Amino acid sequence: MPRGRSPGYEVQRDAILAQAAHLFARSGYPATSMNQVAQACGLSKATLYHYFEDKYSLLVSLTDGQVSRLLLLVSPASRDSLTPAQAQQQLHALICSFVAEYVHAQDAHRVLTEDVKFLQPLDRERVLGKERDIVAAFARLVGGIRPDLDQALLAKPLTMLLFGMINWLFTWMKPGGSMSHDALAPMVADLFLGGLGALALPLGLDLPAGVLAQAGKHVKKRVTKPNLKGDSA
Amino acid sequence: MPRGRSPGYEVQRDAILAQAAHLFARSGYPATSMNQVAQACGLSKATLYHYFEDKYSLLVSLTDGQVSRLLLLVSPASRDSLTPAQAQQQLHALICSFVAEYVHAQDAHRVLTEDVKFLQPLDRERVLGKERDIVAAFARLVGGIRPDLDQALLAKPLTMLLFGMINWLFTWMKPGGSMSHDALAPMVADLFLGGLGALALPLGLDLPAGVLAQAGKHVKKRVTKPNLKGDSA
DNA sequence: CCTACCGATCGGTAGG
DNA sequence: CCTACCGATCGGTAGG
Repeated sequence: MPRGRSPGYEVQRDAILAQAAHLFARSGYPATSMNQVAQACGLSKATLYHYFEDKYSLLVSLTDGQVSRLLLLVSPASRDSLTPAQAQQQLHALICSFVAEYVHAQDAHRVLTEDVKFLQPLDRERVLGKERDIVAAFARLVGGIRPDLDQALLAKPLTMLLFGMINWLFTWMKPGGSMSHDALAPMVADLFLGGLGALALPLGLDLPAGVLAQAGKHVKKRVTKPNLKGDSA
Repeated sequence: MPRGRSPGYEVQRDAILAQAAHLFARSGYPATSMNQVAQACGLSKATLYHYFEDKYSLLVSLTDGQVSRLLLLVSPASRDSLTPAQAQQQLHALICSFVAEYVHAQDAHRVLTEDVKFLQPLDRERVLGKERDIVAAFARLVGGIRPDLDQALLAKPLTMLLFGMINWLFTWMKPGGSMSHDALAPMVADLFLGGLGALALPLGLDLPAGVLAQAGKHVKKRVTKPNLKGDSA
């Protein structure tokens, strides 16, 4: 079909999307002008409009592309029922692959989380539907790790807390900061899985503050590799 | 000084700020027009400009007001050194008070997190400075709970993960959803404190997935009040 | 003199 | 692929 098109057509489109993602991520979709996008790409505005029909199609391509890429990451995880240990292993791996994807497409991810509200209803519902599928896959693993938790009532909110940690990462992480990206993924996974394992039921009651985490500290003496440096408690 | 002003002047200003927060939260600062703000307030645009010098002063008042309110919440927590149990109790209370404040000022909080990028450098630095003070107060408590953690290297990133959970709450919680606001705060606190207690050192190594959380599950048998319903592991 | 407010319109700039 | 523009709307302000 794209016979008459330049072989660099898709390359140029991707380059424009990358520049648009960077500008949208920095200033938001409404505050970014097509003049800025064209200038960042080294193109005239008229040339830019040769590759994309309008400004809105940039937003659709960026958000739908990013959420579709994330959805591909969770597809292999949609397996049959798992043992808690298997679910835990899969969730750990999934967290790491998501963090890695965010590092790879930081700008597009920011556009996905912050500018989805500027999509028209039909486009927004399609994107949000894919997001729901992603959350459902995570929640299934969370429920698989703790089958005693009420799936709808607790696994889903817990999963959203996990997404909060992950999605918030790049609002405060500077590339080249003291925290390396590689160190963060296991930190998120260990914090969440540790907290998930330590959760007692029922939640929502006024448990005395500290009972859970205080108990959690005893764990360290039982870890197979007691590599704790010290404890002044 | 404001002798000649109407007694309702401050009331009207607050009403305008609330409407502006709602519109900014929904559509972002750049995409919200002063006409919309005026219409939402039931005022003419000229009257709106009587209460606020320009659109930008709305943004400054909203962001600075919200971050200042949050800073007030942590001020009492800036105490001398604490035992881990005391720090844990304070952090639990602080998480609950933050979630409650977010519920109370959901719109303003969204403006603070999403539109701070539209502040001019000086205003932005002032707001971000207050945010840094808030994070530092939280990180101090996190370090107080786990004095074995390297403060700068681990307590601060862990604190940012906590803020991720909290700040992300209202991107997915609908008012009137199945999850009550009151049930969420202890859920966040228990998940974080439980995970914090279960964390082993050193992080960043490729620990076998599951070791930490699996160990955390043992804790349940040691909790003073073993209110766990069941465990199929 | 002050405030509180109105209908109408300014100069510039956005997406296209 | 550019300059030159458009219809519409922006933030902000005039006189009264």
